[in-house]
Amino acid sequence: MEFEPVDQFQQRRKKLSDIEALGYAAYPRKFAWSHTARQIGELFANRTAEELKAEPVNVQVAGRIIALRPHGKAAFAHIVGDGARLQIYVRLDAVGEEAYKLFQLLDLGDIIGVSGHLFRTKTNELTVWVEKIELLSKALLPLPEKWHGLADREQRFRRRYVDLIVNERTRETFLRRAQIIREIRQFFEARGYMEVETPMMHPILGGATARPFVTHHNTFKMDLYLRIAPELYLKRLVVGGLDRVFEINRNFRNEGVDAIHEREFTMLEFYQAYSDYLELMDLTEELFRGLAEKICGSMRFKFGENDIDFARFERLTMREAIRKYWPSAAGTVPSADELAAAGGPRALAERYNIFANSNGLPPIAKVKELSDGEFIGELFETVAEPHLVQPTFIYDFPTAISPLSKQKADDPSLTERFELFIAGMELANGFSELNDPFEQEKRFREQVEKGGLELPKEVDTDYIRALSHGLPPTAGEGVGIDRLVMLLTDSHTIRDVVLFPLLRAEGGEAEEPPAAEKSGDAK
RNA sequence: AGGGGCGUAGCUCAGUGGUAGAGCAGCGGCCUUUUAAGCCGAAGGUCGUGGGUUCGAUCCCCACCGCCCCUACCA
Repeated sequence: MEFEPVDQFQQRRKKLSDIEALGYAAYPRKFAWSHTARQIGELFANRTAEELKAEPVNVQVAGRIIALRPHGKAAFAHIVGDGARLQIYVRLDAVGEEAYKLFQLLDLGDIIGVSGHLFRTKTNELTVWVEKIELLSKALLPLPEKWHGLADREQRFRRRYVDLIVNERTRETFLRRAQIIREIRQFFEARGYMEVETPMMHPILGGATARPFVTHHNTFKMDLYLRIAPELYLKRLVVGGLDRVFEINRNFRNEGVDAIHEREFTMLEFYQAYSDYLELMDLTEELFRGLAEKICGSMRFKFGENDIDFARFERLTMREAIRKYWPSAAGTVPSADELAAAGGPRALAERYNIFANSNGLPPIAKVKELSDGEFIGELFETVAEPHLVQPTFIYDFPTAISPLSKQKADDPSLTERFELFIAGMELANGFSELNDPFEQEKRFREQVEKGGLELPKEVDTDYIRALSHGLPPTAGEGVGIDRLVMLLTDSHTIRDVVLFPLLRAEGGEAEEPPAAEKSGDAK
């Protein structure tokens, strides 16, 4: 098989056979290296030219050629290993005629191994004086342009391997992603949490409100959903006495795609027995501050135009947030009583819609028939959410949109639930878990009755059975890892923090699914 | 899904109703401390795909494919 550009592909293949004709293996099996390119740069950064002369340092190092400056009978090149550039200097009189012939058959992109000693050039750059050189793997395809790299977003996603070779920023982003996940594991393990893995294929939809992907098991002749949330399984584990559990894994939601939604996304979920949502907010602040310090080196960091500051996490009830961000042009700020009164939220939504219509803004809930609690949620999303740039916990969510959360002791229309917003994105969602099996069954039945593509079609009776064995008072939370990585790497689309984001098949065509309603406290 | 934008050499990009250009990469030559190496020379294109208008389309029009942005939906 050959790939574009075919002329260069063929030229390089010819060079590879010429190299074999010189007696070198085309694809040798290993290379005994003494240092990575990065290690050389770090270990000998302060070694002077004189010191290197007086006390020679021999190295064996491998890497990909990313720059080549031949000068006839000598040449400079840069190789990259472990993400670091290292200059090498190859001279005919140092490597001998055979090896120099090999060198002249090398191209940008080839992976080579060299051995020699370190020296400093006229410009004082730490450089390997090559004594031996070998080809480790031939690049049959050329790299993108050395100055601009690979800029086309589509190509960067489809051919992430090339993006990673030529765009340092890409490499850095995914290194940070790995570091973030590592830190999260340490954070929870240090606090006595156990990491678990629960099913990705679910016979019954649950734990969130979203349209699922459906798959099929042949032997059991059984349709299965790719999970939309691990929540119900994790709480079963707390019933089973695993008092502190966490899972970092993928969820799948069959919905649209935009800058902050990827169809297959990574979520941290954690649960702790004998705790409530207030403790979770404190714990979340601790987690996020620690991550910012470790990843960005500071509790303040840049996200686009904004300076995000983790020094303070604001806390507002959902009703307070609506009042705080109510647009002055939409009439007097609603009172706490208005927001709490039966029919109040609907009246406010109508009032807002008059304002929205006369200002060309999208109205709230044009066609949907909503409850007061749902109207509160809509009002919040419309009026307040876009303003939440600095970290803000919004808490005390309406029960109507929180089917898995425990009600407040003094007001059953509200639940002990919060979401954390930063840079206009929802980053986390946590609550005191509903552990009353009768109340839970009632809410499940209401969901099933309500119907809709995003809601469960049947009650998860085994989950109710699990609750009937006794779930301790428990607090649980989900954190969107992709969005967290976006935040801490100053990335503005989720596809920049997912190695292989979902793209349409080249030349393919998709069919159209129907639309759906929403509601729920999906973590 | 709706609205807007984009698609030209391997890469980054110019460009025009008379079938196309630069830089880098590649090819040939010169060059033993360069670093976006340099100098000389030659080459490289179904201008996303398919229709239409036109004497003639890469350019204008329509459809389709893909990507990006905005809006609507899950986090």
